[in-house]
This record gives sequence, structure tokens and C-alpha cells, in this order.
Amino acid sequence: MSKHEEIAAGLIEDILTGRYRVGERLPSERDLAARFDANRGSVREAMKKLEQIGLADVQPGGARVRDKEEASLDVIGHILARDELPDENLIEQILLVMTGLIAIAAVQVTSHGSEETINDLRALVEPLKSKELSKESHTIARIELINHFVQASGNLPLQLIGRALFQQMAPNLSKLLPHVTFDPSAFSPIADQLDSGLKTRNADTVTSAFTRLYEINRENMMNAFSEARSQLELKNKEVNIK
Amino acid sequence: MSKHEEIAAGLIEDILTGRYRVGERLPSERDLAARFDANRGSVREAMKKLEQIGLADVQPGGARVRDKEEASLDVIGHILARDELPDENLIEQILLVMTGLIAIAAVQVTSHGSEETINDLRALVEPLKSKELSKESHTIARIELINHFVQASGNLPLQLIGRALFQQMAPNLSKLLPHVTFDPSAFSPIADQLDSGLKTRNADTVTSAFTRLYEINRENMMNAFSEARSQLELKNKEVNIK
DNA sequence: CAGTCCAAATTGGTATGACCAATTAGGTTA
DNA sequence: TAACCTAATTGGTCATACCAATTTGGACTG
Repeated sequence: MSKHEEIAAGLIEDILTGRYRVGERLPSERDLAARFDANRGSVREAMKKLEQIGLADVQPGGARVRDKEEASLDVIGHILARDELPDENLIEQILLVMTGLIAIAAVQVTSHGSEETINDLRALVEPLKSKELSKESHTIARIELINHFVQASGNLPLQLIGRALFQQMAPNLSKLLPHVTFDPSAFSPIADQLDSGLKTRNADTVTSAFTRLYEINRENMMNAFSEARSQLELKNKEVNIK
Repeated sequence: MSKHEEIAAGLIEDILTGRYRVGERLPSERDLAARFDANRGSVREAMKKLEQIGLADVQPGGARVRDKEEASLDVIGHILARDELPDENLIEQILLVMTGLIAIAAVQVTSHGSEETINDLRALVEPLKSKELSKESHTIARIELINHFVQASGNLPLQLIGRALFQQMAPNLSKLLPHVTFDPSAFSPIADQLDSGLKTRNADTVTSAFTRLYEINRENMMNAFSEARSQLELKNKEVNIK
């Protein structure tokens, strides 16, 4: 981890935990350089990062903390990475938004997609019909499918948002995934619905399939959260005993 | 415009116009410093910006151009700002995505929003029922309403995306807005539908109202484009004659 | 001739120190 | 009390230098 990354991470942490409040002035670059035992140039690079994330407004005269609700999409990754487990509500919100985005993609694909596009997507749905897939293979297949849907939409903002959301969320799910219990047979009927929706080019059918997928994902995720939390508590107790 | 902003703008322009192709190596920071008659530190700040936008991957050994489809949401603003008129397809895509996002917000608000939230939103719908509003007032009122919807959803990713999209698009519409012809009476029934949907907390009613709004916006926008384009052509002819 | 490997050149990362311009803060004055 | 002005602070830019990682090109080897 290079110096400016270290500094940026520290400042982001401080801001998100509320050590600096919204509107408050951040220490001067010179002070920060002293505190992080770094050069002012490195601090400037870190400040650049903060500015890009949207957590700080930097102007001659001083840098001020911005509200995280006025930040860029990238804050999400940092918010999720803050605690040992990602924020459950936020994950749920992301899944919800993704489902909405897929609905847009579904309309575009079913109404304007080429025959080849439809066939490609159907080919990706095929493996999900199986009830024998391992958890990992199934997860990869699902992600692959969703990505192709968004790509096939031909909608650049949609692609960028989908990509960004995924990149923010993915690395923070690693601690959660082991706790996800999984039943491929629950997905099987959804895969059938997707396939038939694609075949008949019925956007509503496709969208409602993805809504069902969201419901299942959401439930699995919530279960995984409670599982992960209880294991964390056990761990903490052990530490306390020691 | 500060030096590093100038440099960044130049490089972004070069990349988006294809002067540097995807995967190609950018000139070294030292070369760029010479070309832009700037210090290497300033170039570094500009590179930081490129990295954040997602248009470049910078590593020891060199910086490489990334595909704009793998960039951050912020490229959209730069793509729109490139030509005299923003890209019509892209604008349409953005409107579409926004409509989808509003649909998510509508579900959240109608199902989980407090009575107060609903009343606030209805109060914002009220002025849109009028058929006498000026184009500017009406536009502001519409934007205000949409913003409040997204805010009221309580969904952070949604808020961030909505905000980002708006900020990317807004400054690039200034040249288009004068050409938008506008009929408040067309919005009036939509406002009624929104109001009744909110009152009965019927998400479908609200969503379909916004879809109608999208259709009208889209049509107005397309007309504005053809108008703006023909005026531009006239202008160019005049220049050629001179 | 093709492939491998190694060393030199190139490139980004960081540091020091200095000066300018814009903003801010605090004291002064009307 | 309020407007104003000055001095201190702060970000913006610059010049230079050294380090570590990567790239590159040529020598070497099969």
C-alpha cells in the first residue's frame, strides 16, 4: 500500500466514522503531512482521492468535509469495507437497485435485442436450470448472466452503474459468502421462467423472474448475515475469555 | 481552470476522441509535463483524475488507456461535453435509467414511506397540475419532485446514482433547453395520476405516471435535438459563406 | 533461428524546499 | 454594530533528486 493510499484510507476512515463532521474543515495539507509522516505531495494525492470520492471539497483556503449522500458512488465500497461485516441494509439496497437496473436491461434486450443476443442469454440461463450445480459454479453463472444482460442492453450508463455497483460490493461479500446456504432447486423454476421470457421476448416475464431471483438472494443474504453475526459473537466471547 | 485540470481535460479529450487507443500506453509523466509546459507534479494530479474517471490505469512502468465501458460513471459527463451538442442516444439512455431508478424509489416510498413523506411529495406534485406554469418553473418543479422521490427512498446507492446522473447531464443540457418546446397541459394529467398514486400508495400507478413522463420528456428532447441541429447547420453555412 | 535471461534505461512513487495566489481570520476603523 | 482592511494560513505550482518497479533491448543459449 503506497503512502498516499494509506493517507487516503486513514482520512476516509476518519470521515466515515464521524471524526470529522460534515462541513468541518480538514487539517491543512501541511499538518496532515506531519501527522502521517509523509510529504505534502503525497498528502495532496490523497486529498485528490478524497475529492474524487466526493467526501471532501478542496479549495484554496482549506478542504471541507462533504456529506456522504452528496458523494460519488465509490463511497459505497468504503462504507461496506468499514466494519468486519458489511452493512446489511446497504447490501439489501444495492441488490434492490441492481434488480431495478436489470429490469431496464430486460426491456431493452427483449424489445431491441438481436436474435443472437437472445440466444446468447438463453445459453447462459441453461446451466442454471440444473439442480446439481455447486454453490460456487451457480454463483458465477448467475453473475455471468446478469453481467451479460446489462452488457446486452447497450445502455452505457446502465453498464457503468452495474459495473460500479458490482465492483463496490463484490470484495466486501467475501466474508459473507461462506455463510450463504444454497438450494439450486429454488433457482431452477426461475431459470425456466427466464428462458421462456427470453424465447417469447416478454419483458414482464423476464423482469418478474429477476424479481423472484432478488427475493431469494435477499433471503439467502439475510440468513447469511445472522449466521455470520452469531459466529462473530462466539469468536468475540472466546477472545474475552482469553 | 487550474493547470492540472487543464492537463486532465486535454488528456480526456485525446482519449475519448481516440487519439490514444484502448490498451495503448500514454506518454510518460515527464513527456506530458513537457508537452503541457507544466511540472511533473501537476501532471501527476491530472493522471490521478484520469485514473479516478477510469480512463487510465497507471502503474510503475507506464499508464495505459482503459476502455470507456470499464470506466466510472463520471465519463458520461465528459462524453456529453465533447461535442457542440450532447450525444442524443446517450441522453435518451440516461433518461431511461433515471425512469428505472424512479420506479425503485416509487416502490420504496409507497410501501415504506411515512405519511409525512407522502404528503411532502404530493405537495410537490401540486404545482405540476397547473397548465399555466412557465417552461422554466415547470422544469425546476419536475426536477425538484424527482429529487425528492429519490431522496425519500432512503436508498443510498439510489441517491448517489441519481445525483451523479443528474450532475453529469445537467450542465450539458444548457445548449439544448432553449430548443425544447413545452406544453404544461400534457403534464397535467400525469400530475393527477401521480397524486392519486401517492394518495392510494399504489406503486404501479406512480411508476406508470413516471413512465408517461419519460415518454414526453423523451419526445420533447428529440424534437429539441432536431431543432438544435438544424439551427447549427444554418450557422455553419453562414460561416462557410463568410 | 527461436526462446530465455539478464542488465540498462525508463517510468511511476516519494521526498525536500520554495514561491505564488486565493482565501480566511482577526483586528481596526467608521 | 457593521464594514473594511491587513496579515496569516492554505491550496496550487514549480524545480530537483533519489528509489523501486517495470519495460525494453540485446546478449546468450538451445
